[in-house]
Amino acid sequence: MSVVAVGWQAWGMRLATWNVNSVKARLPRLLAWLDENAPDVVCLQETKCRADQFPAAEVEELGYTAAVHGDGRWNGVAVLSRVGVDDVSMGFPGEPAYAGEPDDQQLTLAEPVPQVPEARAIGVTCGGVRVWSLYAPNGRTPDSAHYRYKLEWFAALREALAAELASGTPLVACGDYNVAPTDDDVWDPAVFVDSTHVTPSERQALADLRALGLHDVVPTPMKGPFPYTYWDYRAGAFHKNLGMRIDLFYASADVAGRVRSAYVDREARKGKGPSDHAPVVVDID
DNA sequence: ATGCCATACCCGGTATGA
Repeated sequence: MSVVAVGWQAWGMRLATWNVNSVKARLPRLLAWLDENAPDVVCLQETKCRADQFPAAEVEELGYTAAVHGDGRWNGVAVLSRVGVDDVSMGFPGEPAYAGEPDDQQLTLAEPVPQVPEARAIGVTCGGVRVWSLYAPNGRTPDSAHYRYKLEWFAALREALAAELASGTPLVACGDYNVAPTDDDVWDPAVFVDSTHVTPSERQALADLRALGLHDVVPTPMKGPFPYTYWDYRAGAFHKNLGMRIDLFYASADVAGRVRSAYVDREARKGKGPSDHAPVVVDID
């Protein structure tokens, strides 16, 4: 029996997105999570390794083919799939490269200026669904060159996804967007005054993506009223549920209309050696 | 309880994160 050939429309799919904060440091937990949750497709962010350092053989033993985009110690994205890996795109057309500017106080000589886009996006067709794993720039501070780069990156992403959606293919664009869509998506809006992740321009960038016909598949929180996906390692933030919803699952209308369930797997944030993000799991009929 | 920074790079200190 081949699930690969039949695809999602007949069998349904379990998809997930997870910022693992280093795939090498997280490998034991990642493998255990794959084994326990049996997703068909997993989007990973912050893999923090070159493609040749990615533990492809280890995930292969669990039945997954890895499509990997990595350039070193920062960033890095991947898609794991057991329902096919086709048409892999490393980055997207028009994706900007970050370059610090002379007036950027945070640019130092120790920080090389990359001439090529960072490893923040990979697109893969899995069982008939176009899947993007995304890691948006942080932005650092609203007055920095990095913030302007963040907004440029979102604008270019919008154009690239618009072109793909025009073909009519089922599409999901999920990952760490580094933007909290509403004030309900941060534990205390007062803490984020004059900070990135909540500014009107960042939220408008998300609205511009939704205007393409992408739907925000909001997961069910497994505890508490808010579906946070990230909690800082420091100060017992997870224990006190001081979190943010910044890992988003955007889906075209045909996919969003077939969502059976979506939830934050906060179990994966517990215990020894977790990522600071929890996976978002989405089941599609 | 879920528990109070972590990661890579390079080997003690820095850059980054949200």
